[in-house]
Amino acid sequence: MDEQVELPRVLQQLWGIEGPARPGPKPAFHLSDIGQAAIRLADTGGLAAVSMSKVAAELGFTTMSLYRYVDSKDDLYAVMLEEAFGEAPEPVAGQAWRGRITGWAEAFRDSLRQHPWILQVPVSEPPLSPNQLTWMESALQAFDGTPLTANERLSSMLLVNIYVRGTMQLTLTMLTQTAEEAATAGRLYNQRLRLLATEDRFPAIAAGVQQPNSVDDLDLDFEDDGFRDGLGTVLDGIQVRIDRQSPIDRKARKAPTDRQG
Amino acid sequence: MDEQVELPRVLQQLWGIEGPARPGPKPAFHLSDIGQAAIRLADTGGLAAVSMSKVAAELGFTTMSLYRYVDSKDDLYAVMLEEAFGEAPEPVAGQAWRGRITGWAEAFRDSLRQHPWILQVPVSEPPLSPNQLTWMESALQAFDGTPLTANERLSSMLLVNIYVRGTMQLTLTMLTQTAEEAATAGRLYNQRLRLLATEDRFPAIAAGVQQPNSVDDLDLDFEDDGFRDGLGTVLDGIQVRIDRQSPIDRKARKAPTDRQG
DNA sequence: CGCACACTGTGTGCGCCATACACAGACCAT
DNA sequence: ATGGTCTGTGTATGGCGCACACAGTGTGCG
Repeated sequence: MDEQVELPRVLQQLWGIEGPARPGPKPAFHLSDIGQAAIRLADTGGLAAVSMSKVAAELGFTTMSLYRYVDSKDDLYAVMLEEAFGEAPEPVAGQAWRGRITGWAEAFRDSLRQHPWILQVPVSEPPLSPNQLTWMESALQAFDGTPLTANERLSSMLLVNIYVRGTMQLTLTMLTQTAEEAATAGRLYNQRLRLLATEDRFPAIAAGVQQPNSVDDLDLDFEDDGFRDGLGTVLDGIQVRIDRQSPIDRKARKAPTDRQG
Repeated sequence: MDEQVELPRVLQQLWGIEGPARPGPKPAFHLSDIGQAAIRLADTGGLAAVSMSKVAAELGFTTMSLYRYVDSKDDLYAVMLEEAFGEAPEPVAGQAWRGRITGWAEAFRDSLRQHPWILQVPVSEPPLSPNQLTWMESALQAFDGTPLTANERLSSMLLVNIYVRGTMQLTLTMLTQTAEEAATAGRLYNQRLRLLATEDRFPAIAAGVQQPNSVDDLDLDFEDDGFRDGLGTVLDGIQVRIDRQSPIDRKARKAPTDRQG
């Protein structure tokens, strides 16, 4: 009853696993060519601008020829992600965990800023492609030297990952707009919110919108400072986890039983 | 240069804003009928099962008749969300902020569990519909009594919001599968990861996968305990924010200058 | 009372999409 | 040299969101 551990074709190719030499014509291009062409389209027109026919046209081939390289559009997405992220940046040595994971988060954010369509890619499966794993590895290494257990490192990484994705999702609309458009959109939202969130039914919202520009900030301020602040809060939470684990300056509340540090 | 503060048609209808009586036949049904029909489809077949024609068929009408009620498919999504979430649950009185926001987060999570397709709905605009605002209001009220500023409450709310969405996104696949399928999928992922993440190139990942079931947990453990743990970490971070604001048992590190407490 | 007209539901049609399938030619192992 | 397999291609199918023109309906106004 062994399971189907064999990788899907895309993953095999992304990992550079190649079968023995075979007869027939050589492929005209490489997976990464397809990925780059698709990314070119997505960067300018959003993920909606990526279709099999458009990508094929971008490469100067017919639609169906793409299916010789990629089994489905989901596979195309996988290739795009792999190409867009590239290899994870090496963490700066000599930093504490907080500096390391902050650097990772900012690199991640920068990738999303450069390729906002990433946030629109429907996520179907957990990451298994090479570059995705390098990013995962890099994030996990940030917690080297902390007393966190393996599981805690995983969930801490996920926390940071989720934070970056989530905040960038909020600013997604802005990323594809000019600063001007984004500003007026934010002001419009603020006005409408002030109109609808009456003080009797929505006191807390009303209190938040009362001071001008406050809800603008809700989206706009995530430009840079807001990002760092929010990330800091998440990391503060992780720090609490760490303090709880390490009996250095604080008595361990409950000794971890089964887990290995 | 006043801007277009007037609401789009869907929002007007969702808020129950109606113009004066008009000639012509009365509409055959209500927006919420459409929403419920669409939700019925999405709950069983995922968001992909929702198309204008399918929804119309579900109601016993033709495709194009839907456009008399809804200007676009995005509008349909808005109606679905509004209907699926319903009004936010009242926070339990007499709890501290932590208990209140935890209750809110769990209610939010439960909504996502019941309607996993929510996570697939492309988010285009910030929330302005009535029920969405009640959820926003409810979350903000959870921070009543804390020394957090209005902006800090907003960003804390977003943090929790993002956390819930993010973690549920990870378990999305599981939500639509049977427990058995999910388990084998998790085991398969674990196996593949162990195969690819070799110790030389991916030491941190390898360390995480070494102990059996650890990466299963990465997804599976979010069933209940993992959710609470992660949420606890996020709230710990917010607690640090609160402590920093309140000079009760801790000297204010840096007096907030411009902001009002 | 009647009538004009806005509104309802409908049918048809367009352009786009992902992708199944059959085919012609190219190329390599044998 | 040749057989088999691979490549790129052309055609076709079923679905999608939505624009538009049309016929009937019932209400507000004269």
